Amino acid sequence: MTARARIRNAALELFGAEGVGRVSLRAVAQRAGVSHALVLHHFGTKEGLRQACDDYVISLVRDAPDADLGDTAGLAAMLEAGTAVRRYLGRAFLDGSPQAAALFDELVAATGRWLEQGVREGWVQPSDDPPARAAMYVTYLLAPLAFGEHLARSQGVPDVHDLRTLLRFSRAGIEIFTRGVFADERALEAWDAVRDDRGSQRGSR
Amino acid sequence: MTARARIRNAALELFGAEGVGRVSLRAVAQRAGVSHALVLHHFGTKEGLRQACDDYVISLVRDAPDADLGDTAGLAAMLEAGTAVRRYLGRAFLDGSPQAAALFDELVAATGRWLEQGVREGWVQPSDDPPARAAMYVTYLLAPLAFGEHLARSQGVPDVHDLRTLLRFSRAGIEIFTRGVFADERALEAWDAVRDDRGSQRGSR
DNA sequence: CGGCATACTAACCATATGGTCAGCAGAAGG
DNA sequence: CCTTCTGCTGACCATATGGTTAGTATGCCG
Repeated sequence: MTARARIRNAALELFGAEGVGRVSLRAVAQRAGVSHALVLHHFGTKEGLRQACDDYVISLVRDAPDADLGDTAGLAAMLEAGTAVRRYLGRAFLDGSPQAAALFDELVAATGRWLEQGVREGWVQPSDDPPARAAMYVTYLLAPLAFGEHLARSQGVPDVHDLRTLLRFSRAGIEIFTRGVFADERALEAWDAVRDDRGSQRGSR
Repeated sequence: MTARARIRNAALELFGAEGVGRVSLRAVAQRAGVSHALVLHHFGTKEGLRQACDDYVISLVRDAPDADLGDTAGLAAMLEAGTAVRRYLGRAFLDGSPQAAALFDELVAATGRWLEQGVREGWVQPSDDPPARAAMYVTYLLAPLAFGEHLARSQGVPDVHDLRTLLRFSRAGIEIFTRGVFADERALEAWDAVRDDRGSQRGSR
């Protein structure tokens, strides 16, 4: 592997694990087995390195192979990526990097089309607010990026990356999306009551 | 407001917005209008300040008033909190601070009980894997903490904190939890097929 | 009043950091 | 063989950072 790529990967891991601010160029260099000057030589500046990481990670998702699952293949790729990439992605979304924002918007658009098609073909429930639903749906699918660690730990599973755990949680998610959580409409009705009540505080849950 | 509290709040805002690593004690001190030495005087060390922020923010959620909505009132409090607190919480979960982990586990436990009760009383769908579902449900509810910014922007809403936006998305979420997304069981069946197929890769979506 | 703790600051220190620079090894090509 | 270009390094620099210390103002209790 080229030194440049080694540096990028090292940065990816460290940035994902600790956050960009807490990782020094020297630490990256050491992990990559090069001098810290070489990092600058290749990426110009720390921000440049960060950008390169963003670009790389996001290209992984965007150029995901096999679109046979519809336009949401990128989402699948995202959730299958390695721990480092997942954590990095979570941070990228939280930090609001422009690339991450663009990716999110793309995902929402693609998912919106996909859901729309599903509605037409009858295998997706219609929605009272399709754009908002598409965005929420994407957010839900992305949520494990940010909370994966807690998900695993809360079930007493040591390794976040254990395949069985991943499968188990994805199954639970699909169950929610297929059968819903609530058995009647009372939550929706309660929400509408809140809204009609001059949209005071609590509209959540 | 006491200087100590001012410092804590300043730290909360800056840490939430930029990440702990990227914020210097001097920046915190300046925002609080004190010398940087006072920050150390009160909190001992930067890590101490971070801890104090964690404790404070999490106490906000844990000691949420009105448990009239059941044990999940803390979740509501979380989602209603100010931008700074929300962002800080998102980062706290991503960074895996012990406090955040404990809070997550509490939320999962409380939600699990709440769902269980709902199942008994008939207003919550039964699940094939209640613990996993509870964890996933909590994760979904928490997701806007990490992705709120993108949610808003993807809908062209400038201000993340606009009440109408918040209500709109929460409504979309409730809709998903009430009616589901999929109209038939094919997604679940597809998942089971993947699992039986020796649980190869893709079990998501 | 005197003594004492508490809140606070200015000045200082060692260190680590991002970034620069001059130069070296070695392959490419004439 | 000589040149040149690229990947790469060690040494260096200015700065900012977390942390310490000595000292000041202030309010409280006897």
